[in-house]
Amino acid sequence: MSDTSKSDRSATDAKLTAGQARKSTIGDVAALAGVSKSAVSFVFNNRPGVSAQARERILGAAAQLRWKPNARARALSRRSSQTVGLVIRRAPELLSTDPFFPQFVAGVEMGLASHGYALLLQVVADATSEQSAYARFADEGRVEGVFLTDMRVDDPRPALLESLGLIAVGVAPQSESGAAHTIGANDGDGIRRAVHHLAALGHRRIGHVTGADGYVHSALRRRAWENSLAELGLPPGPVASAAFTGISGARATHELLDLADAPTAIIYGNDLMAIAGMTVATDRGLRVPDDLSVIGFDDIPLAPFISPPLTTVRQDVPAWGRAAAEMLVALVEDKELPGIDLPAAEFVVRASTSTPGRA
Amino acid sequence: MSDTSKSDRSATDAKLTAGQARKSTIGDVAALAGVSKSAVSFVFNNRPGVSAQARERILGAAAQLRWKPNARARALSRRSSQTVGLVIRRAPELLSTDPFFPQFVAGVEMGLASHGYALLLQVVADATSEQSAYARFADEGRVEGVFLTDMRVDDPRPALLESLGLIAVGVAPQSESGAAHTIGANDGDGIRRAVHHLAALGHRRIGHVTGADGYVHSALRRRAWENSLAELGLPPGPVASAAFTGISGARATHELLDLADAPTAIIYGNDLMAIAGMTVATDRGLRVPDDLSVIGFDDIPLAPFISPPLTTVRQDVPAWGRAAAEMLVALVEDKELPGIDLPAAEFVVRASTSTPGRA
DNA sequence: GTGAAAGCGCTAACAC
DNA sequence: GTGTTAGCGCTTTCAC
Repeated sequence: MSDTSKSDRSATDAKLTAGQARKSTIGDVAALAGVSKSAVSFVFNNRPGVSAQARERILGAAAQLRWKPNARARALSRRSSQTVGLVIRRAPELLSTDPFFPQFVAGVEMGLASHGYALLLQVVADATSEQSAYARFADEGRVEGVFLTDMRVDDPRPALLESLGLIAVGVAPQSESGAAHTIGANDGDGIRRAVHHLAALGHRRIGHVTGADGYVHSALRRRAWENSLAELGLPPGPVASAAFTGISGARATHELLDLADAPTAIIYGNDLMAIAGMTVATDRGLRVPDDLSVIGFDDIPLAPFISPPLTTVRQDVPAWGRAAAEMLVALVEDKELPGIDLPAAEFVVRASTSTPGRA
Repeated sequence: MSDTSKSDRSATDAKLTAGQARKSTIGDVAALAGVSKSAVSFVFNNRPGVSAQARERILGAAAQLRWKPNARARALSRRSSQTVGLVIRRAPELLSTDPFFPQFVAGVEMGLASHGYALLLQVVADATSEQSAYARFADEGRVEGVFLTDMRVDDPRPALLESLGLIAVGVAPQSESGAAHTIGANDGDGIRRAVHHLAALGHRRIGHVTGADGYVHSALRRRAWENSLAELGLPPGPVASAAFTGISGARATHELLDLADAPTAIIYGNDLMAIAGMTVATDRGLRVPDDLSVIGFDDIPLAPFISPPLTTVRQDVPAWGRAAAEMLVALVEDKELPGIDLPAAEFVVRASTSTPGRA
């Protein structure tokens, strides 16, 4: 079928397309509607300058030929691909663990959909591939802007993107990111409420199991825990560092419970660690919550269905995704930034917390 | 800055780019290297017909100008965007639940990376948006092919994609999908091993909690459970239908345990339901595994860290993603299909199963 | 209001 | 081998 001679290829003859031989183009639509290509273009770009009846005919012709503007040609001509990128660096073992990523992506899509933007995704394993992924996105002109998630302390990416000339929206607690534009509610709020909740129940030794080192949100959650204790006049609690994984959470829990002055409550950097921690405590003969209160972070779908149901902090991650998308599109199109109003973290009290030593 | 007159824009003068005023193009590289554009093009497309020294100079010039072929222009000219699409339809509440999606995407990226393809993602909520997402992908020429996941019984999508002229690779158990090309190991194997494991332990009343209706993998898991019982000469066990969610798993568990002849073991359609089921059993005063053995499906990261650790079936989902990507690229480029060899499901025995009535 | 024509940056024939 | 040239399908001035 590729042997078709070139000569008849150039004819922009609407009748040709009846044969379904090739995809119809703007020229076919114009011919069928009896107008020029620019008229068709104007109609499909919501531009004035086309009479109502011409418009009708054009729309009719396009529908008849099942024609939509070709994204590739459009991208070249407009010098914009109407696409934004998301590069996810994640250790393989954390990939299916993390409730953040799918929710964020779903939110992003909601924000993008109304603007006709598409999302180009790239998953990488290490920092080097991450950098080159951004570089490729930029140099090849595949995307107009990118999201920056999993912000790290002293993250090198804002500078990299700056130098690549890529527009970026960071997802991180307010102005902790180094990125020019950032969205994200403060994780600390939720932790603060968790500490207050425990204190109100009568706990005085409240420990913390941190998330993976180097991430802005790990650091922030830890700081919020520390500050909240201080603000309540409670002694600094014991801390054990972990990495958002089940195994690290279990190990950290042992560490805290081995202490001479073991905490009566532990706040974990995420739900996965909290649940692993509950299992550890139970295995050590402690009852949860009677002997040990446990609080997680994320409110994963499983949290209400374990035993005991997990007290935790919930954030509206899809809303973040949506907001980030709206912001990125606004930046890319050089429009006014939308007012962003993110819902605060919710603190969800379930059965894994109670007054200490209730037995 | 848009007032720059056109005339000087057309000059393909390499010196111009020194000013960083605009991104360099193939013309700039050609000029700097003292060759023609086609020579540059040939080099960057690994084509013969360029002398070694010209090649050197071209590569040098490109590096100096920090130039890479523009993906937009390339896509138009080649009539291929080097992009494939993935449309995910997922009820919001199942979004962060599902271990499949992130792992699959990670695998896809591995398969795509070596071919220089990118992944365009779209998350939709319902069937209508799903259809139009595919239609947009096709009509706008954004992607060369798509993946078909979450295959449903009598799935209308293969026919839709056929009519759209989009190449597709389905992810589903062998030849259950209706799609021309399919990858995916048989979920049934894992279930079969689960049933045999329970039978060997001495269970005779083995129940099943199904996944959401209408999905090929839900149906297949159920059928494998039925067939395995029959092949072992065991009586057909009780079944309760659920929907992969915690709440539905809990309800289904109650349903089965309320039976006069309640099962001594239950195989669940996924881990989330299995864990919710264990909690239900425990709350009803049963001990797991002594009074009730429980088997899940997926081996989520949490599975080893709950109490008791969950016996379950693990599949190598990233490997599926990778294989699907290799296959799709081969189809798109009209090359020979790669030989695909997917690892079989692994059956992971932990502490949630034991001999019945061990007490 | 409408149409002609010149790009967008690259690829790929086809001469030289 | 190397360079010239004609597109790819759309957008966008600029005359009419």
